[in-house]
Amino acid sequence: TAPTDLPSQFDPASVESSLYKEWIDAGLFTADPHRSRRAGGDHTPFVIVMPPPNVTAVLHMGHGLNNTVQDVLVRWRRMCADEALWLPGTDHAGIATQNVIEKQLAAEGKTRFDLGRDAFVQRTTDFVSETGGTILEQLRAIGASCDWTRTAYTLSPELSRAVREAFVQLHERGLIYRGHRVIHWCSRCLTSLSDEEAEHSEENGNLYHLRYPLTDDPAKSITIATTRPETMLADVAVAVHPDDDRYRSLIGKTVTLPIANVEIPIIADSIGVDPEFGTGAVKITPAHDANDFEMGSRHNLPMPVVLSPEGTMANGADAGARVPPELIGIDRFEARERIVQMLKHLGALARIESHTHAVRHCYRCDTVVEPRLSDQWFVRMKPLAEPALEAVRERRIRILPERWEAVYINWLENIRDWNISRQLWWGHRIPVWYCDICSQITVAREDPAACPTCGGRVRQDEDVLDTWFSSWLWPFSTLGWPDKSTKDIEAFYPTDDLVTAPEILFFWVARMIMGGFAFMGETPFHTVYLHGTVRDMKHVKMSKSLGNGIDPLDVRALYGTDALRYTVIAGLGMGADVMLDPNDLEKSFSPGRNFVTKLWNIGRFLLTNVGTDEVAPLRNIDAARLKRADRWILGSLNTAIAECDAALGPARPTDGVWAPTELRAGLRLSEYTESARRFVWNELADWYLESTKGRLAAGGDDAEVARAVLAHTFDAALRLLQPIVPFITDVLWRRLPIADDDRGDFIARAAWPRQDDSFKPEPEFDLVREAINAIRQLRADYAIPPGNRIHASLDASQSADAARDEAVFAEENEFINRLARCSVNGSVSAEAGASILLSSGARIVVPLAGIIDIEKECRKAKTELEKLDAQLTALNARLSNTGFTDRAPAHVVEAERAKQTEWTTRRAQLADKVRSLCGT
RNA sequence: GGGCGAGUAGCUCAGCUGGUUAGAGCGCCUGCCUUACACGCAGGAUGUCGGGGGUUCGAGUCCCUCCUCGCCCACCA
Repeated sequence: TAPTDLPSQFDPASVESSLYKEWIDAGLFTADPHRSRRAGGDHTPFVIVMPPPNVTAVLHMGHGLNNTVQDVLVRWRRMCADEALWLPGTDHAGIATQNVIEKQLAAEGKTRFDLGRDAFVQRTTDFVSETGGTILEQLRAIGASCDWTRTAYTLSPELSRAVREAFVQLHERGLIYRGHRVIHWCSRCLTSLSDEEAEHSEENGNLYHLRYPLTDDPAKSITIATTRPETMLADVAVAVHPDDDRYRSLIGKTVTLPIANVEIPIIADSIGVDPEFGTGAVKITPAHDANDFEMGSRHNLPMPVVLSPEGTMANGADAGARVPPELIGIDRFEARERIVQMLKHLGALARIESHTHAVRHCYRCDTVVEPRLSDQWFVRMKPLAEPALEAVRERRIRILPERWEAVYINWLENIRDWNISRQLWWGHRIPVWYCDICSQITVAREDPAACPTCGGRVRQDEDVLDTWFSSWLWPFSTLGWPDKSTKDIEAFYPTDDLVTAPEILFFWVARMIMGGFAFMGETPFHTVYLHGTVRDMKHVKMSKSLGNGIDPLDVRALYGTDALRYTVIAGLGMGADVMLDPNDLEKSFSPGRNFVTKLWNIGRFLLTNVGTDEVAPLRNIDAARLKRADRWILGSLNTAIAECDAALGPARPTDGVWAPTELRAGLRLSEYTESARRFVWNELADWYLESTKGRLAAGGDDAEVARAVLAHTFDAALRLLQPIVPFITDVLWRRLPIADDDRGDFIARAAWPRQDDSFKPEPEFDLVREAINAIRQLRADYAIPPGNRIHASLDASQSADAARDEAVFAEENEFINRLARCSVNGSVSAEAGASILLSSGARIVVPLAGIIDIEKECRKAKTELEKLDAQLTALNARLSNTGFTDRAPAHVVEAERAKQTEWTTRRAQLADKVRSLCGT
């Protein structure tokens, strides 16, 4: 056999970059719309749009996991002859990116206002164009098979056009409106936030009980409870429940608001007041509380503002002089303390009670958000939610794991309007213009030069759109929408799978579905796969700020990309989080590293032994020439293929609707990985490779057969593994000397293995494995040194098929001898020794007089017999129970009966063995 | 406050519609540098499947309950 030049160690660093470049140069990942069935081609399209990472992001394990999952799916479908498109891109990430630049400015002692809007946007643009490609480069480094010719960016001119089109369309359809209401305000980012961007967290705070004296009888007062006493300066009423006997007589009277010294009424409101909570009387602060805003609107109350955008006390709109001079400009939290002190001095503080309640924080900077009255643009969501709900209910979209479907439905059923305007500078400017003269509002696709009504000067709205307003168009804006006639739209929309983390189910996934229906009239994808989160050993989510992160590029440098990918995919149960130890990369990534090394060594052995002479494709080998081991490994391969297919599942629903039986099928990546691993390691390497050693050494015709089966089996195994470990499989696959014109040039687009029904499980080889295992166990039990060969004999007299067993063991003697260092031949010796019972009924007698401890063997046999007896008793009881035989499925009963027969025979033999060993 | 999920070997988890003697990886113990692989090979130990009750011929799997974690949602000031 010809030696190969494969180094003894796989060195990922030396091959990964050049392989990746080869793939790109060959255009392996570039999708061709003309080949899509939808556009007249003959390939089914398979499309995944990448959740665009923030343009300023650097790769972390979360990206690593998310993108590896997508890559595995895309590579799998590409091999299944789909026209596969994985569309990459980045998100301009409004607040997040603006914050990055603001931090830079802060370091220079400046704010964005020092620069001015244009200079700030320019600076951000420059920053993004310098550093923005980093994450995409890093994705290349971990082997992502994206179509980089289609790389998109949410703030590109093309996608900006889509954003503007979407805004204008929704406005034309009456689904966008300007609202004057209480929204969540981040006083650090100086912008409004959507409900989703204002995250809840439970906090320990106080419930302050304040006494407001009655105007006409200051000796009497009404006590209200509040968690935010500083807002009391903006109170316009005190509300009580109309049925509350404690306060009924006070309704209609007025109280004098302390500090502010304004007279406000006591009103009755049955919706907004819970008589059970606090004192049953509630202060009404319409400008600084959403609930109070509702009540204020119901009762036509004024809405004074006492907080500045920066979160300091100020006399805003309608506030007159409610905030006393000494408080103006004071931060809200300090003002809270001061006001409490002032109220205390005035005798208006009844008591303070500790109270845990939910406080909302900005999802970007964690500042406590303030409910604040302001003018914002909103999208009316109810009409958009309907088709998005229907699609899931009708199984045109599935969400995996299943439990998230309920969460999705619940959110959409209770959806509230979406605040889409942000008081930021980085983003898509709202396409609304105001006329200075006639106050006409213009919403337009193209910037108007003048007011279309009066020709007056127009000013564009200062605000930008929520980042997610561009994200929700991603599945089609990236394909060329609003130009509906593009080949890409025709060929690739709708897409197939959307792979992301559950955290952005509402932010992004649900809105994309709504957007798909709103603008394309069709669902954007049929499967949402929500994978778990990467956590450390304490189950804390990995993050750079917590310092418990793992840099995927570190892992790549240490163990290679394949090891990284294998580890995360193998550990990814459906919906389960992935636990990795940032303090012990060795331990965390050993599964991947070990597997890659094993695969490499399998390849080295196999390629060396197969040699470089061309091997005939398996289909050219006459089945009659195949040996027992050949048939066994080919049967095992079929099983492995079937398992991988079942684990990966149907790629898409038939006719656009998921059949109930397929609704939860597939996307079980850890099972897929395990099936492939088990095949190459525990079957191909542990057994088949060993079985060929003698045959290859012997040469001749049979060696040719072995070479062909080795090459074929390894070829298929590499293909099964390519989606997970694309680099090493490529290196090994291209060296297989298979003479087959259909094989293709790159494994990445070689055909996915198909089952060959002519190969079935091979029980004869299993019998041999059984014998080898038993002998190995015996050797270990008696600590027989490896160099010490033993000789055993076969007694097939009790076998179900004696002739077959004798033939099998005669033929496989050399193999057994090699693996178990024990020959099995000759007739039964009279010598005392250990007797191994095989499932066929035959036994192997190992005559090791003087070594075998008869008493020990006797005890072992007795224990075995007892165990078998117990099991057999239970089995017999089950089978004589009519409840079981009548009700259990036929195949179960049948299997139990077969087992009964087998066990009974075995029991009899075992009893014999015990008698001969123990002499009773 | 509402909803959901998890608790299976020392650790991380499989175990899909109830049906052979509950599995894998890592770790651990014993023996091996057997010319593909010590990142390996061979053998081994460890589980009253969170507690309790129930349904069933049969429960890790279904129901109830309790305990312990975790997640999502929420305008009780």
